[in-house]
Amino acid sequence: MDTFASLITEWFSVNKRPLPWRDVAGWYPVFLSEYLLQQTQVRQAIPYYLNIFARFPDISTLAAADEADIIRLWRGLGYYNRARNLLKAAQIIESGFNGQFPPYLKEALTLPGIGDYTAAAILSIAFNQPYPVVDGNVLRVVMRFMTWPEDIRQGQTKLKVRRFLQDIIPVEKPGDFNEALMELGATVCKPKNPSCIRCPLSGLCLAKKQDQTTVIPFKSPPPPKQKRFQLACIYRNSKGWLLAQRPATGLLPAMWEFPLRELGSLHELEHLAGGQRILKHSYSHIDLYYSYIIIHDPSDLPELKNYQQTAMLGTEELLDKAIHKAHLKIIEQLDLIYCFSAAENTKN
DNA sequence: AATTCGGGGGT
DNA sequence: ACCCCAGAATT
Repeated sequence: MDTFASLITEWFSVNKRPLPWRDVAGWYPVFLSEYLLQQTQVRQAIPYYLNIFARFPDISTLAAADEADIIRLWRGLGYYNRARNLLKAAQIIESGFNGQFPPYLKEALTLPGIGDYTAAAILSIAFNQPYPVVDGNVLRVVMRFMTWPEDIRQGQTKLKVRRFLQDIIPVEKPGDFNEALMELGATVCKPKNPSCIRCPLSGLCLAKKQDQTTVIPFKSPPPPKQKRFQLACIYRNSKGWLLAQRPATGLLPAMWEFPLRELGSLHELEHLAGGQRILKHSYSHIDLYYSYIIIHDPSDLPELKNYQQTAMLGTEELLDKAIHKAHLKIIEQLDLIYCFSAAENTKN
């Protein structure tokens, strides 16, 4: 009979995208991919997955990795604590769980970087256990299907969706059910302009029937973004470029950058930048406006005390460091650009 | 419950 | 510009 579960799993069996971590043996590909996929679209995660999997093809090699190597492979993807937690979890699995992922929800949730979603994803996909996943895609599909008006920013709403799915997730193929729901949300039941014509649920979907797909799911507006203004100070001598490593906690933990001077306003930034172009970089909660100047005396830099360490780096060493995106944009504008584009392999 | 964690892509 | 993304950890 045509139930919610049978409709989407049958749809999935036909429309399943081939992905590098799909239909391969063992839990390790699922484990690795789920860290990469947190708040990250499939298309963006794929090249990172291929690079990391090629370098660390199993849990043992990953557990033995240097953190700096993981971070470098992660460079440009964002949310860098995912990479540190991935390594920590791999070490715990290797040493505390005999190299096997713990096939129980309670134990899985103790691993760093694994929360409700990731635990359910790994246990259902790789271990065939009936835990429903509730990510942004699933939330959207179910809220529309039921025409539920609740705010999806509220934690209660996620709980309500999980309870709904817990009762209908098939015990035979819980992983396919979960993947089907997410894939439907990503490719058909999109946030804007959903392709209801291609949707296996369109006959039963209440938001479709009531023409509510533009207003459901409802999401309350986020808090306004903070604006910040920064000037990067670039110093170069015969030994190389002056770079600094950020603190291990907070924004962009332990990432490298040109020493930064924090400013108070866009006006001040435009004044000090001296005609140099103003760049913009947006984070989840910050809009950053910044530029850079060339300095000739590094003793003018009291802000160096804000960093873990500093180093004079030749061009090759510079490109080997985990430099975050805002300053990669600066490097593109310097005469490093030729060497940089040759070494940068993560974009396309 | 709210805030803090990136960066790319769609509209 | 604004929104979203196979969310987790911290406060």
